[in-house]
Amino acid sequence: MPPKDSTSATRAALLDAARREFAAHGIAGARVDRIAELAGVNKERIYGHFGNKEKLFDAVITDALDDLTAQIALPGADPVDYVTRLSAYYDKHPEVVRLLMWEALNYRGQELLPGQETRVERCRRKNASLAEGLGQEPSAGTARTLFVLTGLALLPSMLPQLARIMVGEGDGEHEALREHVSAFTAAALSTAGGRHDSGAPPLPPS
Amino acid sequence: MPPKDSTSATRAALLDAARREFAAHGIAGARVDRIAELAGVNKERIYGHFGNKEKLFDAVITDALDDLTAQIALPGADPVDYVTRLSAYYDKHPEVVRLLMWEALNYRGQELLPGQETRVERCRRKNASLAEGLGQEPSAGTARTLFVLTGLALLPSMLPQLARIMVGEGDGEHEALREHVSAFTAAALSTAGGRHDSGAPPLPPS
DNA sequence: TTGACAGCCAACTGGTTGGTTGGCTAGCGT
DNA sequence: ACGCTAGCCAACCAACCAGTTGGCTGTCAA
Repeated sequence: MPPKDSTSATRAALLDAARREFAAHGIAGARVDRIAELAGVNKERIYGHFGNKEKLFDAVITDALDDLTAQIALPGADPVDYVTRLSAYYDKHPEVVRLLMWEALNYRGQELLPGQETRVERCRRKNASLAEGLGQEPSAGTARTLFVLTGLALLPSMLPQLARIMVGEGDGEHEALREHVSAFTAAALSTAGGRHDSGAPPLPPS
Repeated sequence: MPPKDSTSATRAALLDAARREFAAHGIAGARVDRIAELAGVNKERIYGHFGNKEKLFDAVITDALDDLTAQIALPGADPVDYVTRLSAYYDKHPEVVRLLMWEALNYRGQELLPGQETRVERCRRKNASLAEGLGQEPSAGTARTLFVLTGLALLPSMLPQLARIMVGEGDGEHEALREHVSAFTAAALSTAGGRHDSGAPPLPPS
């Protein structure tokens, strides 16, 4: 057989090419032939290594999420900084955001897929970390806050066109928007000691 | 020719079927044959009425956004209520959210497409309304706030799986999440008179 | 009455696509 | 030295799919 690291190199090349292709065109739009060509290997290798198109996509997602988890520390004591860091990561890796969107659109209404336990566990850990940072016990309320924080960090990279339409596209505008998101988060968390589970807090002057 | 309203009925049936199909599978994943069958008309009618698959998608989006604009009043004096209303609309029309996501993934990096002026104008109006509600002049800052508000309203419907993973899926949980988003918004806007353009406001207790 | 045309459809087309097959090659154990 | 096998590839295949064609029908204007 070829040198052992050759096969893992093939696999890595395929994963990399697949990441680009899937990020650009989604699962249905991605072309297996293009992925193989971009990776510089034969199409059949995809089936040898991953089974089929969809499993390749799963491998790409898992890969991307592992990297993200390794790079971004838990919310910890400073949730606002967490949003800032997350947001910066997404800004630097727009393909990851696109992959997550394609995936979100793909699996709908399904129950928790096997293999999602890793994600659930990660979220549990983040929730625990966030709760500790807020000086509370982990609860549905802190989990909801975690969801909002995660979503806020995603927004600018998820909806770049909407951002362009709404706030224009001068240079530095994207950065300014991300800062605005962080400031918005800070403002929300600084009210009522970070608790806002129900009951509408005071409204702004009308 | 057949009765005049028959052709418009055909067109409407196609638009409706296309909305479902596109929402479910996206542009690349949608099947023209399926749309025609679901609408109960011949496939060729799609080309007669709309030109091609992509133009049909554009028509679907335009249709959906017109409806949304007609149903949701401007932010006006109560931005938090605006988020609540928007969020409720998206909750009631999940296909619209999915259509917007497919569209966001489809057109990337492009300049403002012709025909987008309508959207720009609508955003301008919303921004003016929001600024008035906040007692400010319309500015990049208010536009950024508008972006965040719009995004916050979208989040629960955009990322239902993430919500499930993070906060579970008990009944009423989705509603609770939307309320949390509204409360979060209220908390943010009640700080510093709704202004948070730059410079981080005080952080929550660590 | 008639002819022209818009709306509609069944059947067709040819390029594309995910996935397979059979054979070749190079490294490993013996 | 040598056969066995994992990794790889060129060529192939059948299903699929967006878009087209040619003909039929009912309506309206003249």
